[in-house]
Amino acid sequence: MKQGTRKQQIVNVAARLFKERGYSAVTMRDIATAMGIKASSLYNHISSKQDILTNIIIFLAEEFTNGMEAIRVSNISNIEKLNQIIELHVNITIQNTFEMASLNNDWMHLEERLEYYLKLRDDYEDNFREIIVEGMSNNEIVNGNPEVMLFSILSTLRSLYLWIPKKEDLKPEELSKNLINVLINGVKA
Amino acid sequence: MKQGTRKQQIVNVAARLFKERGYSAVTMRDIATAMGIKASSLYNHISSKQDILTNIIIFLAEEFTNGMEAIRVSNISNIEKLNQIIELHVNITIQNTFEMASLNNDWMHLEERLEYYLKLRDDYEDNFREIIVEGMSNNEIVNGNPEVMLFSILSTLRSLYLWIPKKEDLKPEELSKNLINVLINGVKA
DNA sequence: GTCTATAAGCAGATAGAC
DNA sequence: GTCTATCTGCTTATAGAC
Repeated sequence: MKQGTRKQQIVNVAARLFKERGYSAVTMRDIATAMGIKASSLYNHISSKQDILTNIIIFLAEEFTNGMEAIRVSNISNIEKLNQIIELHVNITIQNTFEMASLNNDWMHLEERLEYYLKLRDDYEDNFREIIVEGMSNNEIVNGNPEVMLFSILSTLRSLYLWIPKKEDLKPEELSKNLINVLINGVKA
Repeated sequence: MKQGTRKQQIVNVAARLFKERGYSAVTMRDIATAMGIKASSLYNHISSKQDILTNIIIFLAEEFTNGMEAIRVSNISNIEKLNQIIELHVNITIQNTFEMASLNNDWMHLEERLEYYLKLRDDYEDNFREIIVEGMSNNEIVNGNPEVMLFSILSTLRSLYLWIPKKEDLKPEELSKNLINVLINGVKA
């Protein structure tokens, strides 16, 4: 699905516009104009505007699900699992900066696939929470409120798409390392 | 402006709908129906849909600006300033959960007031960054990348509106305390 | 693969009655 | 303060020609 097909070109262009203005504010004419064609021509490659959104969001949600599953079953410490989750978000976000905006802000406009998306998201958060709770009982992670930790780390990772385009000088490995430092170790001297 | 006037009622109802579906996907008819009146009746109290959005966003942006200014000029350590910024976000978000969604996701739909909003936001981030940099040179804050610290803390604080409604059992003071723990001290044991 | 033409409905907003 | 009626333009999507 991640080919250079005409459909994928349309999805890529749409994702860029969706990031700038949101799904609802972008029209089929906007997408067509950005591609240099007429709106009606889009329908030779996609079946509806909804079809575009579904492609963007479900692809990404499954990427995260697959990445989390690999981390979950691996035989490493829970702190190391947190590090790998951070790397997972950095890598996916760098490869899909525009698409991440739709995943974060336009998922509620999904129709047929809304429930499926919500299930993937819930499962992802459950797996994430489990790592934190296990790390806490292992004394790898400091005692505290696991919900606040989960929310705090995940909020930062989900917002990366807003920030990565502005810091193109920072290499992925460097960014992951810095994020791990801040999110895992805090900022206090 | 925060009175129980008809205009304020409209803005409040609109903010709730904007949080659920975003500014562009909510119609004047939606807002009117939620108030039990007809769309044309709204125009006796507001001049346009844009007028509603501007009211929501500029009010909040100025709340944050005023809060930051009070913290900036106060004679306390930089770590203590960070703590107070966290409390500022918790308090404003609890009082304006719906409105925070528009501030985060619909600011790009501002028209006349877009530049003004962007200036307030930039100044806010500059003040925040300055506290981190000063804290670092004072050895209150660990040496590291100040941009990553700023982005990481701010992302969490800006996402609070998504999370606070689900955790109504958690008191504001308790939430601030937990957030300070995680954001300032990290999660590692 | 793209076009023109067009359908059918919905958007924000105004005029004027009550 | 709310209503009905209405305007103008834009929305997603389809049919059929090239």
